[in-house]
Amino acid sequence: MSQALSKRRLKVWIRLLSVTRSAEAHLREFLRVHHDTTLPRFDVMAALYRRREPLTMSELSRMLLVSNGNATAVVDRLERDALVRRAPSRADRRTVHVSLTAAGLARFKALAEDHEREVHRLFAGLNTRDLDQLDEVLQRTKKDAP
Amino acid sequence: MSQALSKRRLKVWIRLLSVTRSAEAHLREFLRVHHDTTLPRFDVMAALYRRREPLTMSELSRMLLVSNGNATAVVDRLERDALVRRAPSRADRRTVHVSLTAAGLARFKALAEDHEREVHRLFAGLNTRDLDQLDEVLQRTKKDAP
DNA sequence: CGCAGAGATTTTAAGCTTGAAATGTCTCCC
DNA sequence: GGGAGACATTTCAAGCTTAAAATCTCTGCG
Repeated sequence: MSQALSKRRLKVWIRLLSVTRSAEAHLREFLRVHHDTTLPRFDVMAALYRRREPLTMSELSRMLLVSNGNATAVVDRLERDALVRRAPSRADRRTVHVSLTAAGLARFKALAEDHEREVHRLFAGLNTRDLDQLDEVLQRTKKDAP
Repeated sequence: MSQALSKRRLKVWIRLLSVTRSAEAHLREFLRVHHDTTLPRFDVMAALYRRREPLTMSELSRMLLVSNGNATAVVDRLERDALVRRAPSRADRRTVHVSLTAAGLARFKALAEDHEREVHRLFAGLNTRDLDQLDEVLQRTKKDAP
């Protein structure tokens, strides 16, 4: 009985993974073809955009669920392209404040709008009720996975 | 109205991504600590195990939703560790048959059992009804995303 | 004050991942 | 039979990702 439940959970996890990877692959391709950028770069810019305030590297990596070394690498490349800026903190010399440049902001706005439209299209099969259900179930997984 | 729906879909997509990434990170850590292996290696071995028949590189990359170059790299490393074997096809000299070695099979069995148990634990918050709902909704997304 | 331990960031080495180009093979049609 | 185009795989360069080690800074306690 619990053996069956365990198999069932495994199966649903595999499907969850598969759906997510397909959608990610689709969006990655979309960003590459239409905006010549990548998902990680988009994620960093989105995080910076949402706050409107500079973020530290630690905040960034915590928000994006990536390692701090990873955040460093992506921010390095965005900085090289002048889409993002690093500024030392006045209060704490250990930390650095990352923010979008004017160019980065402009670039992101167009990007975000298109991205949202594409997600809208990608999940066109889910109506409001489906979304509520999905959201509710997903939320529940979080409580037990610290 | 459709504007709100678009925002709602975006939000659920972000949550979907977040839940999946958390679970992936957890499982990656689990495999690393308890079995000194990685998720991509596990995925390849799992695909080979399920079929019990040798797979070609193309089949492998299609099943795992990764590029063919990627499959080559992971199989290279598994082969170097003697967990997997490449054999040229007799029928078609372009293709190669990949299969688990005896060592690979033994290794995988222990791995899979533990992995399933961990997934079981990870999604302990979801009962049968939740799983059915989730599965049903996820399945629906696939129909519209070719 | 001075220093121990905690925290923020970067560096490093290894592995993962991609898309595109290169190579070799097959199929099918003339 | 020969050649065009399709197909399977590998190679390549670049970027992503991680865990662990290194560096620098801060905080709090003795």
